[in-house]
Amino acid sequence: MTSPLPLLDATQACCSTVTGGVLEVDEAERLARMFKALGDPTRVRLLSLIAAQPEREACICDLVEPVGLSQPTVSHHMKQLVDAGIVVREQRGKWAFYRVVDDTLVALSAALRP
Amino acid sequence: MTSPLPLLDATQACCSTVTGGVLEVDEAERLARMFKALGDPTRVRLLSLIAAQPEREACICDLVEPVGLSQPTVSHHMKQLVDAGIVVREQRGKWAFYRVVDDTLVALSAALRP
DNA sequence: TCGATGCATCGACGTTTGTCAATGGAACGG
DNA sequence: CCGTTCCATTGACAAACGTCGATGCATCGA
Repeated sequence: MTSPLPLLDATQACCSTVTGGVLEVDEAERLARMFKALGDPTRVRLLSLIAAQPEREACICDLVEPVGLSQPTVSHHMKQLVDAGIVVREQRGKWAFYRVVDDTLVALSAALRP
Repeated sequence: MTSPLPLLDATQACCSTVTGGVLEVDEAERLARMFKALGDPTRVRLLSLIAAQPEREACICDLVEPVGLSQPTVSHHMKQLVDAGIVVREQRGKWAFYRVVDDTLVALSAALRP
């Protein structure tokens, strides 16, 4: 079995903001898990690399050389991003393609707006 | 000596977005450091508690009981938030008051917008 | 001047994280 | 069917993190 459920789906990713009243513990945990996924420079860089790709998607092989880390490490980071719902993975033949989930970024962006 | 320089100031916190082209390593590190500060449920909760306070500011003594952790731990988390530029600290007599830096949240919010 | 109060720092601890080399497993090409 | 390619998983390890109790340092009130 792989990743658990995404932490965020379009049906509920709309409401609570960080500064808009005291957050419930559950909601704080949900937000923190996504921010934590963005809390590593390599992962931020990976996101920008994917988004900059011609079709806005990338396989691991596109990412290993630009970030300068080993292939297992890149795989590991991508899994973190998938688990946080920031990226989706699609297997196509030998390749695993990753794509940024814009809705998640929009929701996170909204949660930060004062 | 206390906290190093804030990671973000109004003069430069304007440009790069996560999905708007490949980020330089430095820029990725800067963003990641701020996201990491938001990557803990206690800190997210602390932020929302401060923002929900009457004057939108709080001292440690206002925060310890709501989050249910020890005073040193709360102090530790607040230092993380200060170092990330997400919160500012002001000493007034015996008390240390913390206030959310809206500009930082706005900048982070903008960095996430696709 | 002295006790009390609010907070930061220190030292310690168990856990989590980022990284790698080695290995395993699936899909393609000959 | 076999070698190759792409990727995930495993195991290991050092570093960073979250937490606490104990302690130190100001500041205030009596």
